[in-house]
Amino acid sequence: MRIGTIANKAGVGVETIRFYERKTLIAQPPKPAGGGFRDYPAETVERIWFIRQAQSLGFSLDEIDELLSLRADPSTDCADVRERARAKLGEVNAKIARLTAIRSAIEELIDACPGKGAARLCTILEAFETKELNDHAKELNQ
Amino acid sequence: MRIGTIANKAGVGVETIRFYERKTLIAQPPKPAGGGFRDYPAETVERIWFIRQAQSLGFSLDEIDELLSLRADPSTDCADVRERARAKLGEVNAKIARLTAIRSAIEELIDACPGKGAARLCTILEAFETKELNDHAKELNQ
DNA sequence: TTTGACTCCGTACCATGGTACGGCTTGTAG
DNA sequence: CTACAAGCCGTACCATGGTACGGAGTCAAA
Repeated sequence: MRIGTIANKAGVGVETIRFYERKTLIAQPPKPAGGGFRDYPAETVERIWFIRQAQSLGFSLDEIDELLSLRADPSTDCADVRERARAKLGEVNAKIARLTAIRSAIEELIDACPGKGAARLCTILEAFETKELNDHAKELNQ
Repeated sequence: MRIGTIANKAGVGVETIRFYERKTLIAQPPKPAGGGFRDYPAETVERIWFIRQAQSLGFSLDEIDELLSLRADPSTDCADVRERARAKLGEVNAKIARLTAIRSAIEELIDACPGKGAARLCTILEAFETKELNDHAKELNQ
C-alpha cells in the first residue's frame, strides 16, 4: 500500500506518518530498486492506531516507542523484556486507578445533580477529594 | 499560604501556577489591600493535583478546565451540568476500556516471555490485535 | 537596617507533536 | 502522451504546556 492509503485508513495525515518515521516509531519501507513509491505493509495501520490510542491515554511518543519495542522473541533476552513489561504494566494499572477515581467523582457529581428539584452543592473536586479520602480510609483498614 | 508554599506542596514550580492562572485553571487571589503577597487557599494544592493527574491521563488543559467547571450548584442549570458530566463520563469510560485492552496485551506479552525456556514470538502489537479481535468477537456474540 | 529569600510581572525561550509548503519525481486515466 | 494526482524530501511554521530570566518590590531574621 502507498503512504496515502495507509494515512487514510489510519485516519491521520501523510505528514504525520513521515513524522513518526523520523521518530522511528514506524519503519520506513525501502524505495523499490527500480525507483517508484514506497510500499507499506497493512500492519502499519494497526501500528498507527495503537500509537494514537496510547497518546490519548497520556503516553508520550518516547513512551510509546518503549511500549512498541517490547517483544518476546526467542533470540532476545526475555528476562529483560519481562521486566520492562512489568514496569509498563504498573504504569498502566496506576492510570486505570486514577481514571477510576475520576469516574467515581463524575458519577457522584451526576448523582448530586438531579433531573428535578434542588441540587446539592457539589464540585468535581469535592467529589474527587471525598473519593480519595475514602480510598485512603480503605487502605488504612486493610 | 504564599505561592511558593503551594508550589512546593503540589510538587510544581511557581511558574507553572502562574501559567495555570493565566489559563484561568486556577483563580488568582487578590493582592492584599495594603500591598504585600497574595494569599492562596489550601485547596489550590488539591486543584493542582487534580490537574496533573488528569493531564497524565491524556486530558488537555482545556478539557481539564471543562472537568473542573462541572459543578452541581442549586443556582445553576443542573440539567446542563448533568449532561456535560455524562459526556465526560463516556470519555473516561472509553479511556478505561482502551487502557484495559493495553493491559491485557502487556499481560499476554509477559506470559509469552517465560522466566526460563524458550519464549514464543510475541509483540505487544500482536497481543493487542488479538485482544481487539477477541473483543470484537465478543461484541458480535452479544 | 541590611541582607537574603521570596513575590510579582512581563517577556523570552524551550520541547513535544505535529502541519504546511515548495520543488521535484512518479504513476495512471483520459 | 500528456495532465493531474500522489509521492518524496527538506525546511519552515504552528499550538500546547510549560520554563527561564530580569528588574522591581516585600518580608523577616540577624
